[in-house]
Amino acid sequence: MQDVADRAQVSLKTVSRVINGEPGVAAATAARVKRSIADLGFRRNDLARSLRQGSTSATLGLVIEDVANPFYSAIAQAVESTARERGYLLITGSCEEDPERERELIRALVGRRVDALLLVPAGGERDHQWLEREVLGTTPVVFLDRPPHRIEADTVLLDNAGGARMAVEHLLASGHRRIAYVGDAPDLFTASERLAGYRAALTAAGLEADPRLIFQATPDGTAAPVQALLELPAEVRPTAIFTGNNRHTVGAVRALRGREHEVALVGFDDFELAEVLAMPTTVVRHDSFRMGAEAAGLAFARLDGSTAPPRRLTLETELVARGSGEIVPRSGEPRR
Amino acid sequence: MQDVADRAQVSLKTVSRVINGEPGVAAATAARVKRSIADLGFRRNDLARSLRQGSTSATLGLVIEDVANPFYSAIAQAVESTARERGYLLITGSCEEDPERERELIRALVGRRVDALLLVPAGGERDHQWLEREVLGTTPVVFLDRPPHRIEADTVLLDNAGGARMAVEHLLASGHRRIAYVGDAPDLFTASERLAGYRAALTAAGLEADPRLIFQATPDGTAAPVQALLELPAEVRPTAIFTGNNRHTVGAVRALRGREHEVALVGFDDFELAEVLAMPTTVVRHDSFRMGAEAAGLAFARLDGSTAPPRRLTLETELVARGSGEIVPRSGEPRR
DNA sequence: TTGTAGGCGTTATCAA
DNA sequence: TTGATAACGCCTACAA
Repeated sequence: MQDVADRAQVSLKTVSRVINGEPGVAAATAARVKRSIADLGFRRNDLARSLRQGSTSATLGLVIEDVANPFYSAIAQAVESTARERGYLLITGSCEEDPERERELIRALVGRRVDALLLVPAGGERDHQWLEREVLGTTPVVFLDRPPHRIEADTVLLDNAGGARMAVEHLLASGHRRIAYVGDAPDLFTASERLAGYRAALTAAGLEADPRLIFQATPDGTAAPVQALLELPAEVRPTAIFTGNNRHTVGAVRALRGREHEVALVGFDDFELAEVLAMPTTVVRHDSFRMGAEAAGLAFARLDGSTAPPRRLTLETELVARGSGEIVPRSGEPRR
Repeated sequence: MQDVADRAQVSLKTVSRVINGEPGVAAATAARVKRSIADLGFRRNDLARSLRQGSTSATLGLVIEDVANPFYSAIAQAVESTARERGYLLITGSCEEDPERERELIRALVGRRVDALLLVPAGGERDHQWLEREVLGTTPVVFLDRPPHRIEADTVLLDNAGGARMAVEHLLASGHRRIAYVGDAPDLFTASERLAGYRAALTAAGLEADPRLIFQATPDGTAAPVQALLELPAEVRPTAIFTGNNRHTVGAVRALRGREHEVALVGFDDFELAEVLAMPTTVVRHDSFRMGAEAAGLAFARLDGSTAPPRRLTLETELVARGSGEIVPRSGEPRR
């Protein structure tokens, strides 16, 4: 900046004024400075700028599991889009359910002084108090999709239990009594909530959950459980399957290929092309874009100075019937 | 940092030494400092650090069209993953084919002193010389998916023309003679290359491209052209369609729902569930993850000091036959 | 309308 | 083994 000033024969401060469009610079001077800036290819250093006290880095940090999962990329898109409206940039990191990686990421983000942190906490983490120490009330934190443990913070969740319950009730209404569950391990908040919703629906219908019909797998290991379910003896075999998230649903759709009519399927999370599959897939839909937008909104509310107690938003879900969830159980004798 | 120093009764510099693991600090002193850091919840400010060192912000900038498009999110994932190995973070921005937005983003990124810029340039831009001025040889720039205009820079592309040609040749080999093209407007590099490949294949087979069978639409406007193609009089109606990218293919699949057998379909870009659709979709596949990884590699090579002339990588494509591309044209009389 | 002084949080340099 | 001091590039406050 000093070089620019020298070249334009003004002081450094005048250059600063021109760059930031501050008033009180003679047109002629400003023009000289501008030419000088152009000649030298000068760019203001926003890092240095944000170093000044009270100044912001105009950057948000987002930690998710995996950008390549449509659920998370929708969130990233929404957060970025909201951030953009305020002139903020977004640093996104994927931690792939690795708490170690998550901690590293947060450290790096905080080190770079992001103005707020949006977080889908890695599964299995049962204590986020370290975060409190890490961030120490200096950086607003918003939790997405999964709530914090042992600390208070703004949170945006889905109605997981309600959505799951709706799915299972839908199947029960068609006459299904043997309904399987295939989802993530229950150390994931969403998974345990959805499993709870599944159980609640069964209980409310006077049924008991059959442990042989409950599978908790990693998202890339959906095929085996689904195969296993189809191979069960007729009197045990499920007539319907409820899958706990988009990865599991996609896995089930693959595993069921060619046998789509043998068993009803309802999945949590909508996914692209669900409606044009050989058997269009019935899903519990929600608005993941909105989840990101709301979370960003909460973050900006804090940045705008809100000191209200932490808020918890829960987004509703909706059942979208497309066919796979409306298959009725085979009537008559169980086949043998 | 001064607070930490006071509390540990050492100088600021000693705190700095401890934080950075520099040698020459007595174990006892270091312990005192560490406790002090923990007590105060001190975090080094990496912005200030990179300001002083004048060196690196350990951050990469990535500008794509849309994180929610699987093609780009795969790239983002790959870039982030490569960056992580080197301890770099990634700022990602979507510009949605808006050159204005692209310019803003780049400005913001450069202002924050990202160490390198990875860029999928917005369509229609025919001159990237402004970039040269903007970045002025200070920041390595790598182009992805689309080449730069009027400047030289490292670039990673797909074999667009080759892939398109392969697709059309595949259809020709099944006996198709009336093959339609539905893709983006040709101001997009990839679109014009793929259209060129389409034409080349026809020409090589001694056929002439029929302008009535060529549609250039926005990615969310695929339905209408596909409908229109199906409504053409029998003697003009195509027996096969080639779609120019994943969005168009998905659009075509939707539009063809229930009529999948009437026309063959090959799409550029693979997409999830293509293999389990009512009519499994034949595609030209490539490795978008690798594209991101290679681009990040080029960027880091520059950061490591490479002054080699700009490199241009072209990634190969591959035809994946799944069914939709193997439909043969109706034999006998054109129906009426 | 323009300029000077000081400081943001860090590290490099050199001295103690 | 430790510390004082001067940058890094910018902006705020105050003066001229």
